[in-house]
Amino acid sequence: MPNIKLSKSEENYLKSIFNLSEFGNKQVSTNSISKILNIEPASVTDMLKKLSKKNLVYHEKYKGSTISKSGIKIALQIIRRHRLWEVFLHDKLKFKWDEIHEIAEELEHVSSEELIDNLDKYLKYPKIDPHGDPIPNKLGEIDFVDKISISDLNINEKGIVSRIINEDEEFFNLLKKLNIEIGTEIKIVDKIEYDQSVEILINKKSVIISKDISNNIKITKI
Amino acid sequence: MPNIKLSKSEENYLKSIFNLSEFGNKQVSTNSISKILNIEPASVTDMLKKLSKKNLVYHEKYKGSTISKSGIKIALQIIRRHRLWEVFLHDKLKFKWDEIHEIAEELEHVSSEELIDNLDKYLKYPKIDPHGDPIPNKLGEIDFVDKISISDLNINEKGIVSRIINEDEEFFNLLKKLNIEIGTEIKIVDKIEYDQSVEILINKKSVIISKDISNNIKITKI
DNA sequence: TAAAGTTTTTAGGTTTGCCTAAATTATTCA
DNA sequence: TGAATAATTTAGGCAAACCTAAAAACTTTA
Ligand SMILES: [Mn+2]
Ligand SMILES: [Mn+2]
Ligand SMILES: [Mn+2]
Ligand SMILES: [Mn+2]
Repeated sequence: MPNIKLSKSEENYLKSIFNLSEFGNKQVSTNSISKILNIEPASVTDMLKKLSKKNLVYHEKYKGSTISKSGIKIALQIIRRHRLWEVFLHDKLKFKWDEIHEIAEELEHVSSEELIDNLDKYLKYPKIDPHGDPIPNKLGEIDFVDKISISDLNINEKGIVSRIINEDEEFFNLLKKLNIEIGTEIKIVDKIEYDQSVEILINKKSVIISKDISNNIKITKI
Repeated sequence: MPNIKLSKSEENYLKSIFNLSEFGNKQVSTNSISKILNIEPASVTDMLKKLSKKNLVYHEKYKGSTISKSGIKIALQIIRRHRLWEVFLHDKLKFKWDEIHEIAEELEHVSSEELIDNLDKYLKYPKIDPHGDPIPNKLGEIDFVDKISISDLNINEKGIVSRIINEDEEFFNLLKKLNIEIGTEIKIVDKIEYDQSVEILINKKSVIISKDISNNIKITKI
């Protein structure tokens, strides 16, 4: 199977399907892809057929889609490119950690293997990107450290923010407002049963964050 | 006039039209654009109409096209991006000078002004790219040093290769075969009246190069 | 200066990637 | 379990950026 050049669209679909599939293990619904990519479900169906014909996903009508082995391989390549560019933008070009995702979203589609390998070498083979996400190596192997979320800590326990899952702009804005970034120390003050929101202490200020928010912030326990 | 985002195609057309126009001074024929971009003349006409409607070129039916002030401004921006990326690829990622053009052709279309300005700063505001071409600054100003060509030297005069105009792969291959690169010292042995080809000495070996080849190699007299 | 040749445009298609509206299938829940 | 609701697909369209073939306009040349 010679490496057929994929379009930017196809690459974005594959990456999203992979991300939704939890490392290729889960079936992915048409609607979930639609929501993530902001593309109407009807169009997603079109593309699923196309990717299906290329054996990058398996698509069962009205059921859902699974990403294939070769689909995963390609998705990991794109993720590798994205995260390496993020490291470059952050470490070398001195962009803030919340400004890099959008630009990397474009750079990731420049597909020269040599380019990425030289970039990797130049950056000294980084293992994680500025959001704490692991970077796949040339072979697609990835350090799969499943960090715990804020909500996994108990009251009075402390942690260091080590990974931000959601990279949408609104989420970044929220984190900024909360004074949360990679490296920030937090302490659990209270866990609210009712809706599983959590009261946490950041720089001596206490705030309550929803379950959804806390799930998107991974930490290292200290 | 707010900066409207142009497509990759539109950007490539503008850059080519600008390059053919000799800094916006000459009218450009539909056929010449067609040849450079490898796109059929009929399609070129389509795009010329489109760019015309956006006031980036003036298109006179059956006559030719002229690039507008704002067209030039955009073209210079794209050229700036292209050449800065070439510097990055060559100086930082250690690509050979004949491997960078193609990759820069992709990178130049990632349009974030901040990205380019930060890259410029990171590279310490380089004035020329690895082929000896001047790099426009943020404002589109460009050091316009019109170097002399090999054919401008007289017999027995010497020069240092300082700029390669043609960046096609075949031309690079030819230069490699001739052992010519930026910095190579050459000496004129003879100038052939018949077809204006030139006999030159490179590393003690003498070769005859055609007028077309010598025109594409700019030098600094020594 | 008119015929021949060249350049450019027009007309009519195609592919990609998207959309809306309507039809179909699956799921929920009363 | 059957009716309402939700998810998904099909059908039909559209814009961008190409193409080929044919027509029209310019240029050369005899
Ligand atoms: Mn990112
Ligand atoms: Mn992307
Ligand atoms: Mn170049
Ligand atoms: Mn280009």
